[in-house]
Amino acid sequence: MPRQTSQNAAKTELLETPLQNAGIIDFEVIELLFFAYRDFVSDPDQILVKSGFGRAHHRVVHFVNREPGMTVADLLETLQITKQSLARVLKQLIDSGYIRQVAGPEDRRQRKLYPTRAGRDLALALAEPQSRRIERAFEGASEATRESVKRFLRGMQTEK
Amino acid sequence: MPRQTSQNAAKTELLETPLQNAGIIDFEVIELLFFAYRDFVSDPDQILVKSGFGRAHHRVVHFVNREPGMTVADLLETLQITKQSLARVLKQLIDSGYIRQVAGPEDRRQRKLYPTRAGRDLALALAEPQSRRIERAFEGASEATRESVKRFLRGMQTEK
DNA sequence: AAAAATGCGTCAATAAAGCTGACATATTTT
DNA sequence: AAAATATGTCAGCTTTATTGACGCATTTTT
Repeated sequence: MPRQTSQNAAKTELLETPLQNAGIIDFEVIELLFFAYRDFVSDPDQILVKSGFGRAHHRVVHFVNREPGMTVADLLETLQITKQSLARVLKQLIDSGYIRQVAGPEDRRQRKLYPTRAGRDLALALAEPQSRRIERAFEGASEATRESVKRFLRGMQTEK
Repeated sequence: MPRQTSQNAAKTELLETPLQNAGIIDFEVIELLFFAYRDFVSDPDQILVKSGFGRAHHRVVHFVNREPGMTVADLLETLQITKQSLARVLKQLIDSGYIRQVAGPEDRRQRKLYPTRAGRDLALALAEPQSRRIERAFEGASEATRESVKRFLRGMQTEK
């Protein structure tokens, strides 16, 4: 039984029973996602501290490598952050020689973003431990199972 | 062909080809995890701003509800953050009446954490949109498929 | 009993990464 | 010519994390 203070209001009652899956609420998968993602991003973090960069830099380097020539606006849309947030990170990556900007060939207001060779190497180095982790998690899984997992992850996204 | 400056060093060469899955590197799943998690945490964020809380509060409320009676040390271990980081967030939740502390019955140095009724209600309200999202992502999936996804997510965790 | 270790709280300083709002510049569209 | 767009930047603020140091109560070890 919960211990109670003298003014035993219902709102301050102590609850001792663990909150478990009930009705639509799926606490198990909620936690699995939390732990999976927590450990997933911890891999590149260790590489990044050596370069003096953080997670924000990682995301920028990743997407610019995945889609060279993307504009600043594209990147903002993908990352769902503000222009001012991106600015600092992007500037550091450009100054360090990992990313370069080229004025858009049609619309010269645009700044198209490209990785340098160093930028590509960094993206690959960061992806490696994450891919190893994914491969380990898929160990022994059939192609159908892999597709199911991908379908689930796609379904988790907000469709726009 | 990439445009080049006059001092054409290999390191600053512009790369125009998209970086795709190669060898062990699985960029597709890396991105799926990024987008899935980004949207997954965006749901509770909207509820939290109303209470003046953030993601850190969410995590604490969640785990204390899942395992009432856990100690501060347990929580630090679960969240993998420092004591000082937790302190502020925990204090706010206690002051707001969502969580209460009880001295450990055996070891009185310990502070065992319990949710109040209000704390439980908050945890449920935050879990609801996330569960809806999970349910939607699983739509039409067999029990076996659901288990496969959970196995994958478990495999993503660092084993300790 | 004294000393050491443990669990927790707190003070202070710092950093990363985001935010809002305002404004400037170059360029394109109307 | 005027308006809209793409980008950059200044200034200030917030949240969430960090490290290091220290204090207090309690338990364990010597």
